[in-house]
Amino acid sequence: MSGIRLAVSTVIFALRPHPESGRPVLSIPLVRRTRDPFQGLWALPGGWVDPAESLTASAGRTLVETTGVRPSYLEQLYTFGALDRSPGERVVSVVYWALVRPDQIGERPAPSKGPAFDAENVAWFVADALGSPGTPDDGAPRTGDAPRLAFDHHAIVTYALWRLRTKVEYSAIAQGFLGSTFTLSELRQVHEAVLDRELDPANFRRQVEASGTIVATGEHVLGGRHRPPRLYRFDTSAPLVDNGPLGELTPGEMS
Amino acid sequence: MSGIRLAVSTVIFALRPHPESGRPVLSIPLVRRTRDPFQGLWALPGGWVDPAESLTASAGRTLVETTGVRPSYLEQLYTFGALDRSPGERVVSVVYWALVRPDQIGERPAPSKGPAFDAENVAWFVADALGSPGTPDDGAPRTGDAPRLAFDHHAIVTYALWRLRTKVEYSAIAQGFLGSTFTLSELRQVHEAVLDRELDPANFRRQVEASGTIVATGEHVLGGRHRPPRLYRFDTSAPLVDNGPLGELTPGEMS
DNA sequence: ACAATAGTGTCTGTTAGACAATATCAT
DNA sequence: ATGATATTGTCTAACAGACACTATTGT
Repeated sequence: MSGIRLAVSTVIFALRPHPESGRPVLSIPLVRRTRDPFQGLWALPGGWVDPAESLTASAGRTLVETTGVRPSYLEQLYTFGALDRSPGERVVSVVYWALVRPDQIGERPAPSKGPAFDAENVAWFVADALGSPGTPDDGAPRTGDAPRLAFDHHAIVTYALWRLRTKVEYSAIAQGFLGSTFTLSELRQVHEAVLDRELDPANFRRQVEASGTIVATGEHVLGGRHRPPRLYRFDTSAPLVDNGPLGELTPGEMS
Repeated sequence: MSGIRLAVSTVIFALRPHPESGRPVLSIPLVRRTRDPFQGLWALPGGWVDPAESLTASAGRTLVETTGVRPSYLEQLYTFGALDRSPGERVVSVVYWALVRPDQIGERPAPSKGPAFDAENVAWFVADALGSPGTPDDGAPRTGDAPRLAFDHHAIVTYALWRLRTKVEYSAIAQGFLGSTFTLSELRQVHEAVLDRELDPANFRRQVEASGTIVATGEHVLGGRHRPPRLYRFDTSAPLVDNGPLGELTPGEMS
């Protein structure tokens, strides 16, 4: 009809142990393409938009189908529609970005339950290594793998990373990486991993407390060989993120 | 093919004299629909995406064709794809927002030159009056007209307004409303009109000067019955707006 | 006691905002 | 001189960042 195919893709972020240092690092799951164009290369999870589905629902569905993860946050990123982004056909991609907690990553689920995704063709990569096209001979040391990506997905990952890092500094988006309760140390480590720099514990505490987004539960975490930290939870009456008049944008999987 | 039609629409902002007070106010041109759905209602300028055109080019083209204005700035806003936004068919709209200077508004051009748009069916409205669905009997005073809009265009205008107001506070986006040179008073009046509140001239000056986005030309404006103000221009070496890795997004009409 | 992390206090430099004071034009 | 706007100066409160200090646990 229109000569244009409409697709959705999602940049999924999780904090996972770095393959070398072991410290938490922003990571992205990619899917290996099993057909042309770009057969064999790694690409963002996605698929075609079902005419009977909203864009957000399409993103949430394709994301689960291909990678098995259940996001705790899903937001539209940008729509890419350059003429030459897919060889031979005109594809416009509405791209989303998502956050997942470690417990929402379906690690090779039992074949019996859940949607069967091809675990062989899904792999996690260090986000910062994907930001620019793979130039294996540029002399710079590569931590983690930095494959060449299909389509314009390098640029998309770079933009999603920028958006996440910008947003973590002025919103409570970090809770997309955390469970229902957490210590300030855990919250700070999330920020440190996202921003890739260390933060002063004292100043971080004051900032977060002044923001009013968290509430002390009154409980403490015992067992550490140090003073027991307080437990906090996010203030559910405050909005997670200020997306303006669009409000919260959840795939129905928020928890 | 896909069962989905892909459209572009644009929220165009200009500063025009308020119909009552005469002071500059954020205004938006709308186009009266000449066919169903929503025949007779006012709607954002737009059209179908040409498979041979990029999204930005489609937005720029349809915008000129329907309203006759030439934007000085054009940026993607959001993509709207709810199932029920167009009765009877599935339409996904990639929405842009644009800024135009007064001299870029083609006021009923001579029939001989320029693309012939239907001037009878284009009208300018006060932006803030369009933000919420028209409720003519809610008792609140309405300045300017506040028509009921087609589709979900009320929500789109509200979101575009939020984006513009957010962005004017941390970027040099205001130059989209100004010519190549300007006084600090003119620049401040642009900010005041966009934000709809008065700003302290002294503090405004310091903020703008500290931002490094403007440069004094060395010239002054004579003729006023007061101290002659300096002329400034924007520093073209500095980026207009920080759109992250996406960079500048111009329709080719920037000047 | 000691190591380790949690949490508090204090200082400094920067910035936003209110507002006073001075400068320079046209009339 | 007067009115009008431009431009500079000053003061205060709020805030971010650096860093010293105290608190509380397990060993």
